[in-house]
Formats: sequence, C-alpha cells, structure tokens
Amino acid sequence: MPELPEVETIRRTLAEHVTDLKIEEIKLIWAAAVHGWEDKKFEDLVTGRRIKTIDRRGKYLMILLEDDLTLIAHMRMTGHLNYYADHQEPEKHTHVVFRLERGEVHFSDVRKFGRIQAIPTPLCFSESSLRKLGPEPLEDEFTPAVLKKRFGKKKVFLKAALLDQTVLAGMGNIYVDEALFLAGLSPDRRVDTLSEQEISKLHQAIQNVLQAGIDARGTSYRDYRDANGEKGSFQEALQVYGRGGKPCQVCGQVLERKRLAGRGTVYCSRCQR
DNA sequence: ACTAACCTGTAA
DNA sequence: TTACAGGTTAGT
Repeated sequence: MPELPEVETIRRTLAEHVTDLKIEEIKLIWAAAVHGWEDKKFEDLVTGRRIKTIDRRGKYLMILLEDDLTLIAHMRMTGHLNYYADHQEPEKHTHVVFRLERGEVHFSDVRKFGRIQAIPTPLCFSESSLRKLGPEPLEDEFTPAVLKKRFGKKKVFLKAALLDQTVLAGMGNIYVDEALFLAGLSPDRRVDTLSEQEISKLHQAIQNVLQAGIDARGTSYRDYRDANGEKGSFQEALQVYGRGGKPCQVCGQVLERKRLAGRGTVYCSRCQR
C-alpha cells in the first residue's frame, strides 16, 4: 500500500483524532506484528502512555508517546491504521487494537508484513530502521545536487536507485514510475549516465509527483485507505502505473511493461529516454 | 547487486 | 493453477 504520500495522509488523518489521548489498553491478536525494546514487552511499554505527536520519516510513521517512547510503524504492502470513535469488533486481519481514552486504533494487515516497534525516542534515529534512510524528498535540503550525490558512483538502473530507501526515503513502485515518466527518463537508464540537466528534471519530477500525491490524499489503486477508511484519488491521475499495454496519454504509443529491479515497471519508450 | 522469502488475496 | 501485488531484508 503506502508510499510517502499515503503514509503522510495516514499521519494527518490519525493525528486529528488521537493527539493527546492516552492509550488505555493494547489487545494483541497476532503478537508477531509488534515488538518491544530489548526484553521489555510491547504492551507493558505502551499501556498508559499519552500520544504526543505523530511524525513521518520516509514510509515510516512515528507515533511519539509521553516519557520518551516512540512507536515506529511500517505498513509494507497492505497494512492499515484505522481510527474508530466507537468500539469496533476486530476484523479478520486485525492484529493489534489500541484502546484509547476516546475511541480505538486498529492495526490490520492481510499479508502480515507490516510491523510496529516500540523504541526509546532518543534512539529512534540511531538504533532503528530509520537509521539508514536517505533524505526526505520534500524538504528544502533536498536539491538536485543532493540527488546527484546520493546516486554517487552507483551504476544501477534508475528504477532500482529510486526504490532504494537509503538513496532517497519514501518512493515506491507507483511514484517511481510516475516520476520517471514526468522526467522523461527511462527506468533502465544507468544512474551514472545522467546529465546535470536530467538530474534537475528528475528532482523536480520527484517533488511534483509526491506533492500531487499528498494533495490527492494518496493513491487507492488497490486497498489503500487513510485512518478514516477514506480512499485517495491519485489513482485517477496516474500516467503509467497500472497502464501497461494502454496508450501513452501524451504520445499515444502503447506503454511498455517489464520487470526491473524485481518490480513490475511501466513506461513509455517514446517519451522516456 | 540480484533473488528468495515473508503472507494472503485476486485476477489472468 | 499460476502469476502478481503499494516493501524490505537476509542470503547468495
């Protein structure tokens, strides 16, 4: 499911409801979805703490609790976080229920890839999976020069480089294909063959497509929903993702589909060089 | 730097 | 029945 725009939308919709609320009880339906820090149990760490703020880093959601504990959540492909104002029976794939002083948050995930980890807030960026992430693509510090530097001396395909979270945090299969289309760059270009101008164009395309995704409240191509259970609308604006075999909306050429970096990849061989 | 593995559901 | 799906990571 969620790439940067989707996680950002979940962050916003969740924060509206749960900021400043106390977590009164945790129900672990499938306990493997969570893990505590060192030998402490997740439930004991989290129960009784108040939610201070919700941040995001790449595709990770950071739920900051009082007394320096943070929950780091990753939805992987099909994870969901839903807020319910009233008591709600867990559904088939609900793994964790957070009962708050007002309402409940349910974490569910059909494919069981998503995880929620509890970690002391000061250790978030040094001891967790956030440690290796590349820059945030929508922050001012992310410039074309930074992108060029992140590519470094790599010789990998553009597709692989942009999916690599240590190069740049937050892009996934949908937004990579869309950004490459916008930039007019072929996914199988080697990153070391890009000109300064092409890097600038790519940088601009990345920022534009991610911002457009956020403005549309995410892409509900399949089962993505925000914390209110609402769909996004960016699926209506997709130029290439999911359109393999259909005509390019710019030049009319049939869109190419092939496997690249282990992922289904769609592009226009005429518009993208 | 690539592939398999982690899971379940859905579409071909 | 098989391939593939928004992601990451361990192993080769």
